[in-house]
This record gives sequence, C-alpha cells and structure tokens, in this order.
Amino acid sequence: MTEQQKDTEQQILKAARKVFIEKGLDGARMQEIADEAGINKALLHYYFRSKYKLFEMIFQEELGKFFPKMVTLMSSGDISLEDKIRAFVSNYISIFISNPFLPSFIIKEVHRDPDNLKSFFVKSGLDLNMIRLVITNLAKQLNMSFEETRHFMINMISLCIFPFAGRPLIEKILFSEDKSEYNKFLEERKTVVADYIISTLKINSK
Amino acid sequence: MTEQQKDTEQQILKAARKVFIEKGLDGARMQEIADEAGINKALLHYYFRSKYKLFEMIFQEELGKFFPKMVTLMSSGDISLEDKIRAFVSNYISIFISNPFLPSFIIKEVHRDPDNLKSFFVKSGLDLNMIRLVITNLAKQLNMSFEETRHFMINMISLCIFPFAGRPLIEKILFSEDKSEYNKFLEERKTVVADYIISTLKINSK
DNA sequence: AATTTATTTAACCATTTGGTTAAATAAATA
DNA sequence: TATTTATTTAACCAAATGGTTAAATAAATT
Repeated sequence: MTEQQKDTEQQILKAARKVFIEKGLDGARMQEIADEAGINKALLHYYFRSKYKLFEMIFQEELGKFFPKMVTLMSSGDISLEDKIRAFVSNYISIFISNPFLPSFIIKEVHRDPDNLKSFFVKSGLDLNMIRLVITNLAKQLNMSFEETRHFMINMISLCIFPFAGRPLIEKILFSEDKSEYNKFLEERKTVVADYIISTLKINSK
Repeated sequence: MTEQQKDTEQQILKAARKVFIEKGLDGARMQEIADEAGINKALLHYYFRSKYKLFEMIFQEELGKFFPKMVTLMSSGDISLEDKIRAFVSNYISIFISNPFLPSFIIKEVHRDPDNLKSFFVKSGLDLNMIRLVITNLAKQLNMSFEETRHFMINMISLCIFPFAGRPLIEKILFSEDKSEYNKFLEERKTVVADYIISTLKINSK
C-alpha cells in the first residue's frame, strides 16, 4: 500500500468517522462521506466495498474509545483508591471532551442492533472476565458486595457520560444555550464528580 | 370525529409511538407503522399527511413524559427535602421502567436536530423559567450556589437515566445478558440512587 | 334502501440511495 | 518514455421509500 493510498484511506476513515458519529448508520449518506473526504462516490466504494463494512470499522474503533484503559486504571495497585477514582473520572471525562458525540453515537447504535453487540466486544479490546475481576477486587477494597460495587461503578460512569449524551437538552434548559459555559461546566465535572463519588465512600466507611 | 375514527387514530399513534421510539425518525418506515397498526399505507397517509407530521406528534408527546411533574415535586413545600428527593428519584425511574426506550429515543432525536428543539419545549409543557426558579429555591435549601445546585440536579438525573440509555451495553457486560436481573437492578436503583444523593448532602451540611 | 363514510386494493410516481461500470485523465513508477 | 496505478467523470441500475390516486368494498348513518 503506497503512501498516497494510506492517505486517502485515512481521509475516508476520518470523514466516515465524522459523518457516522454525527448521524448514525441510518442517517449517514455515502455521498456525504465522499464529499467530506474530498473524493467521489466511485472512489469511496473502491476503497470500502459497502456502507456497512465502513460503518463496522468506525463503530468498532469508537467502541474501543468508549472503554478505555479504565480496567488498567482501576486495578493498578500502587495508588490509593481515592486517587484511582480521581484519575478515572478525569480521564474518562477528558475522552468525551475530545469526542463529544461519542456517547450519543454509542447509545444510538447499541440500541439499533443490540444482538450484534457481543461480536464487537473482543475486536474492540474488551475483556469481560477482566472487568468482572476488577469489580470483584474493587468490592474487597470497598468492603461491599459485588452487587453494590456494580451500582457504584455504574453511578460513576453515569455521572461522567450523561452530561454529554443529554447535552442539547441540558444546555438549552439550564445553560441558556451558552456553549462556553457548558464547556466550563463539563471541565468542572472532573473534580465535582470525583468529589461526589468519594464523599459517599467516606460515609459508608464509618 | 366518530368513535371509529378516534379508535383508528389512536391505533396509528400507538403504532407510530412504538416504531419511532424503537428506530427513530431515520430508521422508522411508514410501512412498518401501518403494519403495526393493522392498516394499510393509504389509510395511514389519509390520517396523517406525512411521516414528519406524525413523528412530531410522537416526539412532543414523549418529550412531555421525559420532563414529568418533577418541577411540582421539587418545589412543593410541605415535605422534607429528603422525602422530595426519594419521591423524585422513585417516580422518575418508574417512568423509565414503564418506557424503557424513552431515554435513548430522546437522546437520539435531540442530537439529530438540536436547533429545532426549542420549539418543542412549550408544546410539551416545559416552563424554563419555572425550572430555574425551582433550582434557585433548591439552592437556598441546600445552602449552595446556583452552579453547585445545577451540578446536583444533573447528578440526580444522570443516575436515574443512564442505566436505561446504556442498557444494552451494561446488561451484556455486567449482567451476562440476564434481563430479569437487570430489571431487579433497575428497581433497586429507586432506593440506591436516592440514598446515594442524600448521603452526599449529609456530608456537605456538616 | 339510499347515502355517506371508512377502509382496502393495487397500481403508480418521484426521489433518494447504495452500489456499479467503463472510459477518460492525472499522477506516480519503472 | 512507457506503463502501471490512483482518481474522476458521468451515466446508469435496482431497490427502497414516502407519498398519491382512483376505484372497489365494507361499515355505519340517515
């Protein structure tokens, strides 16, 4: 594969990423992807045989971003639990600040075809056993049951993700459509959410 | 309008609700709505002129469910703050247990066309000034700034909604696709989330 | 029974869309 | 320079889709 080809391929993937993430599989148009990539439809199909093939690549890629090294983070042993939580929340929110439409995209597509989901897990580097192990270990540290720890993890993730998934609504209702204020708000949440989570732990440990 | 007509109209709306909520505007097919309603496409268009007109009615209706009497609840003065929170969380989660795809539907459509959102607010019974007033009052009770209270409200809402929006993912990863266990989990959250929220308040008030 | 109204049938239309093809052209490589 | 490769052009195709129409039929109303 020549440099040129690599370049074009990357340009197509970049364009596809943008269009798919914004509009989803159903809403995306191959013509729009071609336009965005600065090429024509014929060449687009010359590189990627079908819309769905192209979509699969993007979805897999983005699913990988959605589940970052959180496993690594939450399981590494040499920092305090409090610092782990702060690092996790801050990194996770940072990912979404860089990829603001990632949450709504994943939610959309995961609901569109829930049955086909599992096949994407392995390919996007998701290890189910590892995740369960992390939760089990966390449960020990927190002196909680597995079930309680699961609530805990989902609480943490909810607090990180939802402000991105519901942004258009929240921004209009509670921020008077002020985008820069909303960005500030999202930035604040790196510490607000972490503080919040940690404060509940201190109560429980008493 | 005869009873017959009312009946058919309701049947169409019911079918449209189901299909639109599951597949969104882009993914829904008029033929599928007709089939679901047990009628044909001609009659469907005889009752509702276009796909978008029909969609608008459904979206507006569902947006109304998405913002329930939470304003009423959080502002009524004769119960303690703790009880208000418990009632709000429990009622809010109940709504989503009855309408499991409501969150993903709203998230999907709100991202598809954010600009057109505002025009739906009034029609679906949403009073922006009222909401801001509720937050201001809440802020006084919590002895917090408006900004902190906004975080607080969004935390509460995030914890209620996200487990529905992300269900296909969470269920597969953390619940081994066990639907009934997930339903139990959602039911549990009525108290888990409320406890969680209230526990953070107790710390803050010290 | 006559008439109006609701519903079906089924053909049809225009547009959009994913995808293909073959020839022309530009760019890189041997 | 000759040849291979990447890209464009533009016409084309088949299927899907939203929407229409007109006539037939069934059901309710007068």
